Amino acid sequence: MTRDNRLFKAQVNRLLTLIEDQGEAALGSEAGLAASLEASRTTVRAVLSHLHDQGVIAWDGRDKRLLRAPEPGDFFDTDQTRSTQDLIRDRFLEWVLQGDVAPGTVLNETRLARQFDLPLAGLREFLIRFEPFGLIEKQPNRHWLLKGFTPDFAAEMFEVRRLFETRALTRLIAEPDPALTQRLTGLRADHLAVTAGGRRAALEFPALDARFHALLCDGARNRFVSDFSRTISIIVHYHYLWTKKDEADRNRHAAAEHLAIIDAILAGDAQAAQDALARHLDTAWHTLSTSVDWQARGQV
Amino acid sequence: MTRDNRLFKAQVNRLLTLIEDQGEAALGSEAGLAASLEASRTTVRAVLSHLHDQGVIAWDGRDKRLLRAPEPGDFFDTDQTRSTQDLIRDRFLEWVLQGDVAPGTVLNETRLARQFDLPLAGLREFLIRFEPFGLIEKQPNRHWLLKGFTPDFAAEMFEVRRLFETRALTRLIAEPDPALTQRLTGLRADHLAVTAGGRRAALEFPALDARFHALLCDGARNRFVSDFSRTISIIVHYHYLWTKKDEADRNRHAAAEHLAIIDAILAGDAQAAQDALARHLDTAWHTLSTSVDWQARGQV
DNA sequence: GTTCGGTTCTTTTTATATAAAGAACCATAA
DNA sequence: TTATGGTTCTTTATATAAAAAGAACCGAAC
Repeated sequence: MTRDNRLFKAQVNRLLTLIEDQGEAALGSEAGLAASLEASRTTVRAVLSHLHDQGVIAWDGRDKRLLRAPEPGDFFDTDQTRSTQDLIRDRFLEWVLQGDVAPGTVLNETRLARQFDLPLAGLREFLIRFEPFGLIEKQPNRHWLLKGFTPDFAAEMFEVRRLFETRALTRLIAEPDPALTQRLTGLRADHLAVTAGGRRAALEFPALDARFHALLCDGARNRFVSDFSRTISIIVHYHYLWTKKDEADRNRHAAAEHLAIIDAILAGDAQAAQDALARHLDTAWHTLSTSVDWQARGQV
Repeated sequence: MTRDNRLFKAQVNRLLTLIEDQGEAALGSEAGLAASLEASRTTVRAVLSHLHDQGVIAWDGRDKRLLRAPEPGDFFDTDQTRSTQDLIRDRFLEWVLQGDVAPGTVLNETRLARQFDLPLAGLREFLIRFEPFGLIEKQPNRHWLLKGFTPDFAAEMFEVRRLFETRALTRLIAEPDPALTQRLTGLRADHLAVTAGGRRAALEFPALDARFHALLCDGARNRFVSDFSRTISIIVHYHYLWTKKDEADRNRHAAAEHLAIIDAILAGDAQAAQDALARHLDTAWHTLSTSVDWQARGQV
């Protein structure tokens, strides 16, 4: 096979879920299904044909009927339905950020593709897209080089974060946006749940952290700021893999700092919000830099 | 042929130039040539072999002799020696930023590659690398979309520029770097030449402008800031293609503003430098935004 | 006359093959 | 013993082919 049908498999799963939820009502027109599944009619028809062959539905032109309820065996495995780019990003970042790979390592495209068992072309695409993040560098006609998550890199990344988030906060308060305020209210509730909850709740913090900073950056209403926030959230997300020490405590503390910022924003108090943000960024930087120092020592 | 030998051709030209400059002295050991030409020995040997076949040199093992002076016909055409990425960038940006292409246009990879007469794989690489600049967007499984240089895009880009350059200037003055100061002194002299010179000198300003802002951003000593400056300089550079109106006057004025900033930096006067920078960015934004408005009107 | 589905055509994604460029090995000359 | 060059092997860059996914056309059903 020259191209894998991940989208097809993903849509099979989505349609089966729709059927589980709504029964036969899920089987509308082909165009309608294409719209709700967010794929082309061609793919939808392939899905319908597949489910027909599997005996889940009867399909003859406009006539679509449900023959039996979907069974677990009808679904494709999650690994087969995620996009290649997603899979590559996950496997690559996990591989790099776990810290087994020393800075200066030469990356061989073919070998990496084999190692991750993912298409070479997709891997190249990922590497190219990932290069501006600064972790890797392409040597034309030669190879890719892993530059590593050095203390300098972390410091520079964080400096930009501080610049962007400070600016975003200013605008968020000066020119409030109803949609953002609503998102912020929802986020506030989720934060309260984490600070009030026990150890388990505190461990859900990383996702919340990413959402908080993304929202803050969106406040700048600037695509470059939002894009950067996505970059940094990837790095920070994988960074959480390293430092499990005092994790629950640290997360509860950070959640409290987030809440202080959120409350100040909702109250429209610019000064208090900026102060709270500055405090939070100091804490976050401290957490990150101590971990990076440890990381750098481990690698040298 | 499955891969073009641009590097080989480029090195043929480089070696011929070396021979023109230094005569037979240019023909050192293979390893030495590889070092000075910045390519592998394999490529150097291919070059030597080629020049041997062309009768320019005699080559037998360690024995290398110059037979005749290089002639214009020995050189390869410049278009054949530039890297594909360079060529693609130039042709694509020229095509897009000339303004013939309306925002919302669907970009077809194959057609573009044919249109530019450049490899498809290289074009894809360029598009992927160029996407974060915000001008184009990939619709997975579908196509690329040209989003266009809209007023919003320009405004957001400029906001980040202001943020970064202000920050860079602060650091440049607070923690002076001898290397940067030296570059700044050289730049000052070049600016003086432009402001003193006539129309012709003023037209050399774009390159100077790029150098000035790149130096300023380097002052932040932050790879993200420096990278962004490269992005913006590409956009601004091609932007100069549009607005020829009052060009010489405008350039002289901008050069004078640069000089005010440079002098304030060299004097270590942070406040004056920031004020001058703010003024210059206002001017630059005014120039850019009026041109973008014109551009947007022309496209709607 | 609008919606729907059968069909065909186009475009992206991926695998494979091949030439260019790089890297390393090793014998030989200085 | 070291620098140099002949040789071989590896890896990247590109072309080509084929399958998946998208887009469009058009007649039939409502």
